[in-house]
Amino acid sequence: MPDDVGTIGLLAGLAPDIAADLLGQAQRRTVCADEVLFTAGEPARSVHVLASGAVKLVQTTPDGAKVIVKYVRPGEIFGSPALLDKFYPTNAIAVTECAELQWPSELMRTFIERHPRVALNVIGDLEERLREMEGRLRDLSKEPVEHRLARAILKLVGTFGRQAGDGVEIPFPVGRQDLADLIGSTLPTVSRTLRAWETQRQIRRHRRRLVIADVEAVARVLYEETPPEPKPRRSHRRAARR
Amino acid sequence: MPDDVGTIGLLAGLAPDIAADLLGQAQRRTVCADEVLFTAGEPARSVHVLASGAVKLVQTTPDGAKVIVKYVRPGEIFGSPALLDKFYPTNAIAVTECAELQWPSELMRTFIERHPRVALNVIGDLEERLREMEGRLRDLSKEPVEHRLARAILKLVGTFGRQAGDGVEIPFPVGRQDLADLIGSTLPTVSRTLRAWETQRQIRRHRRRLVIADVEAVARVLYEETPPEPKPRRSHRRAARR
DNA sequence: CGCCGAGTTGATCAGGCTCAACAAATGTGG
DNA sequence: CCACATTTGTTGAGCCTGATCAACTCGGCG
Repeated sequence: MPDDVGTIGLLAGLAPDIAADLLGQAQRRTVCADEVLFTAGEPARSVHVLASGAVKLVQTTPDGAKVIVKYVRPGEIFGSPALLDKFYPTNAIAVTECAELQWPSELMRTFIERHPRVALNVIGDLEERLREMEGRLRDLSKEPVEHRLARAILKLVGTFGRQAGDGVEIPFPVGRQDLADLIGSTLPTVSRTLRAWETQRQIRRHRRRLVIADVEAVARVLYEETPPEPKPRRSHRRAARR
Repeated sequence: MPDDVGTIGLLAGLAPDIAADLLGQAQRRTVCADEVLFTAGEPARSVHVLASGAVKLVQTTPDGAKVIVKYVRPGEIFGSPALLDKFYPTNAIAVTECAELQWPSELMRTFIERHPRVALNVIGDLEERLREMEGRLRDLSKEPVEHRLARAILKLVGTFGRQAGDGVEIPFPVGRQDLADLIGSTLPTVSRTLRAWETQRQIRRHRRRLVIADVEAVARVLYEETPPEPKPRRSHRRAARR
């Protein structure tokens, strides 16, 4: 499988030879779907960059509830706690066959010593993730399931979507339970909502994968007040307060 | 007001003279309670460290809903998007009179160039915030309001609590609405819960401030199954699924 | 062909949000 | 120092979203 790294965030702004040097020191590893890259609580010994495929970062609470913290896309950094010799805070699970690059934390630190730009790149990545989390926090407290689901799907489309015949395909299996864990809901609820969209031909399923036939229609869910409903009952959007 | 910075995370691990150098280049600014340090969307021109007091980072959605992303404590870094010449993602509002240090982004970057350790410190800080957000995300999707509230209060106690006569005091005003914005709930709900605890003498209010009389009792909320309820109905905790 | 995990769907129910009116606390000006 | 204005908190009633429980179906796979 070829690496389909668009741009590796970690290498941004480095002189080509420097970037090559850093790349040269990476350990490359390929794993197959569902394999675990690292587990929560384990000491973080290296910084990772996904080269191809997709990885999900999952937190599991002691009582068994799961939260999908993030889907990692090629080029992204993950496992950065290694830089500080901390522990991985989440489990990383491959959702497709994928390839990753690893740098032992010690090595990465000395490299940063010489090329601080790399540190800035890490900071940029973390900053972006923080923004993302802030957004999800907001959604989770103020948005109804339907919107959160639409947003989650749109995000997947934007990040991993591949043009596929009529529609955009998410190129790895995403189950109802996965979506539920992603938006903080439950399988039955997600199933119902998705089913509705399926019958409206906005989405479809093709061999375990999610296909979004009409991306705009899904996006529209976020804006419409309650048009698909014939009965004129009031909107239930959480209200503002000033 | 004296700076009550325990340890400035940004300076961790630096030689004393280097740390002094960096400190020397900071701009110091004091603001009074409720003053705005920066606003969301504004270009981030400097990296901030809180020297004393407390600051809240608040996101406001277009429809007026608010989310308190974080309470910043003395010594913490905030406004780090400046390093990448981004925009501030949140509003920063002083909740007490406070003092902050600022470094123009350009200056901070060149300093990092010379002392990459500073970048690692920033990374550490971001990493910690990311952990915090992950935790809140989990709570928000799986925990009932009562637990989230208890956790939020315990966190405030741990971060800002001051011993005060009988109990621990949060040394700045925290309204019901603030707590609601912090845990993703609403004022009436928070009020009810807090009222219950107040009558059980676990917490109290003293001139706009929150006083936790019995911290352990609040912590116990997180573990008890439903003991205050005489009727033996089953627990309603969100269940696991494997 | 029958098993198994994943998805569907119905019924039920409650946590907590909404609305709304009232009470308390804080602040202001006289 | 008191009366009023304003903000903040309290409390009740009703109702809706979405969780829970549970039974059934479907699609692959051995």
